[in-house]
Amino acid sequence: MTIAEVSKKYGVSADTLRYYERIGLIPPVHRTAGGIRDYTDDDCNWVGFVKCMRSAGLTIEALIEYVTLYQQGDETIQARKDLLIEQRRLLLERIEEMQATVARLDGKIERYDQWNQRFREKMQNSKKET
Amino acid sequence: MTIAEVSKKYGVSADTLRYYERIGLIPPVHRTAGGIRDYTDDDCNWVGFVKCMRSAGLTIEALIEYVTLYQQGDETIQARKDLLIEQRRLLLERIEEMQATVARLDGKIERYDQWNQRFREKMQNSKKET
DNA sequence: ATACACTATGGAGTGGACTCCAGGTCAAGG
DNA sequence: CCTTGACCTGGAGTCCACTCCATAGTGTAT
Repeated sequence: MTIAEVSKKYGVSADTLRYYERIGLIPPVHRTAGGIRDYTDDDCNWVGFVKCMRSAGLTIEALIEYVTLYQQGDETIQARKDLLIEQRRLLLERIEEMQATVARLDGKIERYDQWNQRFREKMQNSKKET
Repeated sequence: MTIAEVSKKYGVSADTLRYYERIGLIPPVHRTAGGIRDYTDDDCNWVGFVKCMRSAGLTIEALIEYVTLYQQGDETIQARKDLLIEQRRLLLERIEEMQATVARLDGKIERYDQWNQRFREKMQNSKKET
């Protein structure tokens, strides 16, 4: 797959794909003899993985470390697993925080409802008066 | 309350508090005759609100709009409520996305478990062989 | 009254994560 | 071949959300 196709498939710009590869966020992508990127299925999966993780909020730093470990081979399987477990924990933490924020918003929205209610009653009364 | 106290209370630097006020992320804070900020309870609540919303990921843009509407008075109650409802929706969307990512991580972690399992068995076998 | 810690302002600087660009290379159609 | 469009690299530019700084004013304890 060309970079344009991968870009379209995952909704990530070609510039960003090259940038991700340059900083080591994905392993080096397969190339044609001419030096043009030719993404294999594996390369694509890395892109999909990184896109998913990034949009969930994992730091680039953590992902680079994961890729680095991956490239060091089987010795690092435990370390990679630990890394994923830690990131999962952080993710759950953030989800909880966000749920608390939703609850806070719910409270505020409800108070606006009540306020609107009273506002409407007031309007109703002033209509009667006229 | 002085800016230092508010900073400590909410874990937001004094610089950031001044920055938030300057860009209109919180309404203007009460001042002493000498021009020094003297946060009222209301001012503090704004800080707490903004801190909570920001760390949940609401954009500064949306929050500025909320504050702007707030400062325009009762006419904007409905608009403010709508804004909060929309932000709540976005938040839930992002929570779902993150939960999907957690699930994906779970899958990967599980596969690492199995891999480790096999690795250990292999070690066991080679121990027998020696 | 003076020392000293704290605060004010406007503006410059920083770090993260892209995004754009110039100048050159590659490859498929005519 | 040659044109044309997609792709290459290294590096500069941008945007966001702070963060830091120089200079100056405030306020309280001695």
